Amino acid sequence: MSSSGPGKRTASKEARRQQLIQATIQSIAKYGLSDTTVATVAKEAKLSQGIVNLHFQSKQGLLIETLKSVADEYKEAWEKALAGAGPSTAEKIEALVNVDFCPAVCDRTKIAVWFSYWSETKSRPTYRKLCAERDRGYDRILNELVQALIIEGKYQSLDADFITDGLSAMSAGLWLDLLVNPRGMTRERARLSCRMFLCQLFPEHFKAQGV
Amino acid sequence: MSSSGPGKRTASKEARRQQLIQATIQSIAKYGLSDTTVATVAKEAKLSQGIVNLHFQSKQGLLIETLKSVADEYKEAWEKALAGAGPSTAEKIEALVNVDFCPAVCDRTKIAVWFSYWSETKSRPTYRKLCAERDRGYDRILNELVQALIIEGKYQSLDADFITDGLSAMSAGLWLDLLVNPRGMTRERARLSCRMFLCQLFPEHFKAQGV
DNA sequence: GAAAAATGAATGATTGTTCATTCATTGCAA
DNA sequence: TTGCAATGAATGAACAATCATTCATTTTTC
Repeated sequence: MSSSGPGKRTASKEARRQQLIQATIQSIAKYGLSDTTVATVAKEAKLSQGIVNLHFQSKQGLLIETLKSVADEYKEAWEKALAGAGPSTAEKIEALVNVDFCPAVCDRTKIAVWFSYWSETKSRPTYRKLCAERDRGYDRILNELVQALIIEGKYQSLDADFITDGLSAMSAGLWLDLLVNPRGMTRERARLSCRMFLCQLFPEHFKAQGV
Repeated sequence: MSSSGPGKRTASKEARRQQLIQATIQSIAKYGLSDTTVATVAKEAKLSQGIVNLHFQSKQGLLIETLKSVADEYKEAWEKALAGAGPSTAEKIEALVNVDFCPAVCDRTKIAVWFSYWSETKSRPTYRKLCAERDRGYDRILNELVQALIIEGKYQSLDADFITDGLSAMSAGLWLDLLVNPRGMTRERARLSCRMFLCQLFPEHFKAQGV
């Protein structure tokens, strides 16, 4: 057996990096980004202090890789969902929206990470760039699908841009609700709020209480 | 002339506190919450280091008072807007939604502050409490108004809770867009996204492109 | 045994807090 | 009004604590 497995003393380089990134996510969720130190990360990973600088050059490097990791995971999730969705435009839109509320993506720990980085985009252009990349592809595809559905369904009075902005904003806002007020909001309630929006917009293509 | 004015060496206690809170808001917007130190706040306020501990017992005390200040300002804004709104239920709803996109409230500096604190609610119960109080009143009133409009307008198929959740989530999400992607989103576009939502929900009460 | 990985104590820089001192203002006395 | 304490706001250097980073040493793998 080669060098791998988290139990082993010496894991592969990539496995250690992943372990540290996961520990960083946990630390940010537990203590907040302000109070996340290399010590809290190392403790979370049950490793020594120096290891952060060994695998990433600096703490900042680790933080950036952590954001990349969460963003990549999100991108993979919606690309996969889109590929697995039914052939109709409406089904694709629904699949895309549902990803935001599936357990793998819509996890309070990860949401805490998203908002931590979003809150610092104004002062850290690197974060802004990485976060913007996340939305670029998603928003473009969602916009195209909405536009297509407007034409297909002859919903002439609708504006695709406003709908796209409103829909992805609603997703983000519901995430915030799940983060700040977890007792008052659930993934399923959040998903249904978005669905209701779609029902109102496209009554011919989205029926209440559908899957 | 008594003791006041920010230029004076000795300002009133309350004026100094307010000056430091404003400096904190600026610092959070400029450097992020992680990189906001008592030094950056003092520099922003053009005062000495020690003054933070003089007027607030600690840095943490200043941060809490800053959140309170922004939250109070927000509350006053929507209470005032509601009081000044027309008598109809629809007008009140619109007034409430418009507050979120008026220049005084929907300012990128203040939005950065909101998201900084939101991102740490999971680790700091005090922030969570203060942020929850912000929403308590607003959401309750919005929910009551939506419920009333559903009855008034005989929109029997609509669910007031989902609509309230979705609408305030959309506002928060559009704020995020304004923060992360200021070139791609404007206050006016954001406001119109929310309005379009209302037009779809309550076509008899909200017409496209209304004030 | 050599190379690589991991450790954890040491280091230096940063940051929050304290405190002796400075300075502007106010009230009082002449 | 003028001069003089008394008050307390503000300062900024000093201090103590925290934190990111380094590195000599140990441990593991091949």
